[in-house]
Amino acid sequence: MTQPGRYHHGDLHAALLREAAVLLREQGVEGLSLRRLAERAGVSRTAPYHHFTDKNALLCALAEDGFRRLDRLMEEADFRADDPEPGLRRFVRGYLRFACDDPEQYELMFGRTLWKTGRPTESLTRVAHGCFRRYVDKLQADGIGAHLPGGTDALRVAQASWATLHGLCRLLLDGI
Amino acid sequence: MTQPGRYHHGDLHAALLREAAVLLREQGVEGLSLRRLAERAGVSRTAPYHHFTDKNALLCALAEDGFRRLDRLMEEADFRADDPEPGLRRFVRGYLRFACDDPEQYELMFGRTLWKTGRPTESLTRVAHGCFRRYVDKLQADGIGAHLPGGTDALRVAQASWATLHGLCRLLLDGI
DNA sequence: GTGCTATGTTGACGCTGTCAAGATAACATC
DNA sequence: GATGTTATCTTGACAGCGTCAACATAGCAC
Repeated sequence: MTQPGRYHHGDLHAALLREAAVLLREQGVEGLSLRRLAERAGVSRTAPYHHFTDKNALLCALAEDGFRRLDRLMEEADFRADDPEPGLRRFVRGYLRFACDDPEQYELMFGRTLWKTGRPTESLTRVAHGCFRRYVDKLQADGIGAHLPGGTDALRVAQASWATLHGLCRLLLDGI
Repeated sequence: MTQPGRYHHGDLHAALLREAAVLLREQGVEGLSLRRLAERAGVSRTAPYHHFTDKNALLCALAEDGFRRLDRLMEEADFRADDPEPGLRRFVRGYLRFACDDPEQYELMFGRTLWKTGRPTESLTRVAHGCFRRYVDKLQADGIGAHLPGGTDALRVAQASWATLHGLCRLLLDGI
């Protein structure tokens, strides 16, 4: 891809994302600078701006990748109506593994940086919401409701359970 | 305090913390720079370094204040053995109010910035751990255990309940 | 008064994100 | 193949940041 003499990189977009993921994992958001990224890709400081409008945009893309992976994890989970517990167990374990495997990405996905301070890309919000929706649907379709007190809304169950899981992850990851 | 003609500020330490709290609330950690802080206090860029070794140290002090306030909130809570529910309700509501009142401070207190990327001050860790310990003690002393299945450890209850509360806050505050 | 210490100052360095203007390659069209 | 358009990459520049070093001033103890 990156032949040394070439003026055009070949696939800088992908290379940037790849390198960014590595840098994010190793050093966190703080250590992730566009300049360093460009340098690692063997390209000048401002080249990334032809592929991402902004640093914020790049971070959004990174988070988006994370949500896609999480979505795949969601897809694999199945909470069977007859006996949801093993499926749930697997899912929770998978979620925790996902979060602990790359804490910095998890932080990026759910942290304040993107959702409040920066502005999330439309694409990112779409993927993230889709991910949550899939979770809710999953719970509903697989008939979790049958195992809970009558009238319990699937949405509520999803919110509460995700919040718990999320809180656990945060406390764990942030080391408190 | 800050007379215009004076070479010495008078109480820069406190002034910095005060101004920092304002800036944090309004703009988040991203918008909080030592230089701007100094400027607002009517003092040169490097003056703050005589009161805080580091930007990290200042942030730690800020978070510490937060934990002290939270600790006071903890102190006021009482989960009476005979009927813990209203006390718990009040506490949860208080906690949520605390978090929502100043999301950026909450983020700082529990976020990754200080506990992982940066290094927490010894003083900060002491206060934070004290805060959590008080919560555990409170639960135990007020005999929450009596209302739960036998053999349930107060520590576990504290961990789980705090995680849930925390997760809820994060999802709420980060707007997901 | 003398000297020590706390506090505040200017200057400088390297890092950052980002814009503007110009250079080069790729590709489509004639 | 020549031409023009577009995508990509370049250098130069700017303001902002955290932080260090060196120096200036004030306050306080003796």
